[in-house]
Amino acid sequence: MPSPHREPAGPPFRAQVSDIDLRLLRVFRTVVDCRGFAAAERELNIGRSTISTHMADLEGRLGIRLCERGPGGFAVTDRGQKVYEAIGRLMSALENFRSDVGAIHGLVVGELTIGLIDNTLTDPNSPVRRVISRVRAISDQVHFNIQMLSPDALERAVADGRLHVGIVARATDHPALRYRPLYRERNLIYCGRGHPLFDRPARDLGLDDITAANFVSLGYKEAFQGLARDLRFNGKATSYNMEGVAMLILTGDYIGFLPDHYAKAWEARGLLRPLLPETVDSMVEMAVVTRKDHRWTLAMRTFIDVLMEERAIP
Amino acid sequence: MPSPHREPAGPPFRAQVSDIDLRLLRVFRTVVDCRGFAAAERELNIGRSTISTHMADLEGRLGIRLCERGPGGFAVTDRGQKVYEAIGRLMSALENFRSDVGAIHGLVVGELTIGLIDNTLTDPNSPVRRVISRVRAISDQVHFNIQMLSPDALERAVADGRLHVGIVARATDHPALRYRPLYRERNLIYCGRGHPLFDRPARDLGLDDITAANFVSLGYKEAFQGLARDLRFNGKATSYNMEGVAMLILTGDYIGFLPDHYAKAWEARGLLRPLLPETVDSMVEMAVVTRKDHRWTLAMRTFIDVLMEERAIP
DNA sequence: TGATAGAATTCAAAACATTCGAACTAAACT
DNA sequence: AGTTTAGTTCGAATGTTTTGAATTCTATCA
Repeated sequence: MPSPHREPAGPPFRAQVSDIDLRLLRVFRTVVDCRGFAAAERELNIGRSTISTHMADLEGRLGIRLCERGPGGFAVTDRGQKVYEAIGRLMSALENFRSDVGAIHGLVVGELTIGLIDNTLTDPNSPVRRVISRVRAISDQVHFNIQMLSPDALERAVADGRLHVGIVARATDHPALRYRPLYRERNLIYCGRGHPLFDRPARDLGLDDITAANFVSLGYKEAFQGLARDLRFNGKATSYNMEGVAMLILTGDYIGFLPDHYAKAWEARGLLRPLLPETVDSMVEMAVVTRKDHRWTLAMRTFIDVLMEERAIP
Repeated sequence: MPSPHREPAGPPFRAQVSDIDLRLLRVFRTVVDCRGFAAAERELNIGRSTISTHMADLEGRLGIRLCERGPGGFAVTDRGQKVYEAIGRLMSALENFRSDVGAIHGLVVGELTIGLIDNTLTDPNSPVRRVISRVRAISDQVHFNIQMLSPDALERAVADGRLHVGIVARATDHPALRYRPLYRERNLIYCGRGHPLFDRPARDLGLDDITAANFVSLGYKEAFQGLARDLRFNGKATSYNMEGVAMLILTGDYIGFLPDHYAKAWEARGLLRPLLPETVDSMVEMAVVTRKDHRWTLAMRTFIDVLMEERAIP
């Protein structure tokens, strides 16, 4: 097990970062990603002793113990975690440089990091897949990096430059970010087979039945519009991911909102049923989010241009 | 004057930017700032031949002629100018990294996950809220994550590392955990309005009345001390959460132990009454629980240090 | 028209660094 | 106690930078 940690000795912080070889940072990043030297050795194609030297070197330069390691296991220290995150930002700046140089050549190249909230990729209304294809057709030198994140993590990542673009359900606006409407996702209230309301004929269903039933809400993404916003649900459960909401609904004990494209598969198998779909459908507005400053790479500009052409709402 | 320029030969743009040494970029920047190699030589403290090699290397890697130079004078090409600007942005990202690292240096950072058993946060004797404030005053970079758990879940979570610290009513000791007394919670026997004993004058109340009445006990947290431990109650109901105990007592059918801080609100409204508070008060010892091994983060160490200073009992 | 000075390049040798593998240490699991 | 796993240390081998001396190139002056 990692032993009690001490910061490396020596002059505490002479970190001339410009002198820090990026290799050291890359080594540390890989070590963290691989959770240890052994796996990183294969990933980086260098000997373990080299990794050891590099880690010691980096820790010495930064004056920070980055990870605890030994026969007992591997653990990143909390400071090491912060350094890891800072390295992520730096690497993304480096990718942007690469992209800048590509743009000087007149080429759309480099990395394009896109963040999505989960279960939006299956939505046929989402233009994202189409746009990716079109950008690839313009240049196959763009390396797409898709990440699934929670809405707040996503906005933070766009704001601090770790993501180029995000697609979110628009809720509260972050001041440094620009939101552009993209498409709407239809959310309906579903109940699962076995729920008292499941077999009730539509004409015998009222809003009262819905507000009276146990309701499970998604922890974030409460950007409902229209009638849904005004109803007072009988909230009895919360889940921070959509799978969790779906699961609770499928038990037959709860009702709750789900995107219709997501529920469709279960609906077809007779496991879910939308309640009052004409009355309480809630359209959630999905938006592209970018930084307000205009330090865009060419790849990013191209992506946004195509996205704006393909968007479903103005 | 600059002669007609040609791009360096070779594969046009294989720029693996991550492999580009930052030194090359810094040399180019200085050369541009100094408008020539001669002045840059003094600025950089390296030989002119080195600068020459580096420039050739960088141009080769980027596939871009960056500047025209020679006996006729020095001039940055317009592409070189763009690269120069891109380098400026990259260097500023590097500065950010440097300052990130500086900020991490000497700071208490990271996440601190604390587990509590329910209805302890309102206890004025509990130093936890005060300690959180004090730790926040030391560093606002600590992200607190508070969870409410049942005692056994809490001990398991601390033992397997999901929680950093737990605050529990001390009962049975888990072998891998260390318990340190923190404060005492006063538990009294309450009965609700409508109960036969509710209106009985204090002088007509005896221990017999209490052991004869229907008693609701809390499923866990049976760490009563003093007289309470020895009394044989007439247990007729059990609840695994405190709300449940309170509810049963409030019906007027049961009596049972409740922490006084918790019962106070109902007591003030005339809905609960403590029975023989001088005789059967039971002090439950609350303790901090941590892992015995010393895999502590700095945030955790700080939290525990402050907690030990603020604790009510030694 | 050539001599000259200034500016950059080339090249082999010296200085420096990185990398590797073998031997070593230390914790955890038989 | 013995084995396995994980990382560290160290000297030797291998690479890469840096250097200064020699060389090239071109604009300007006599």
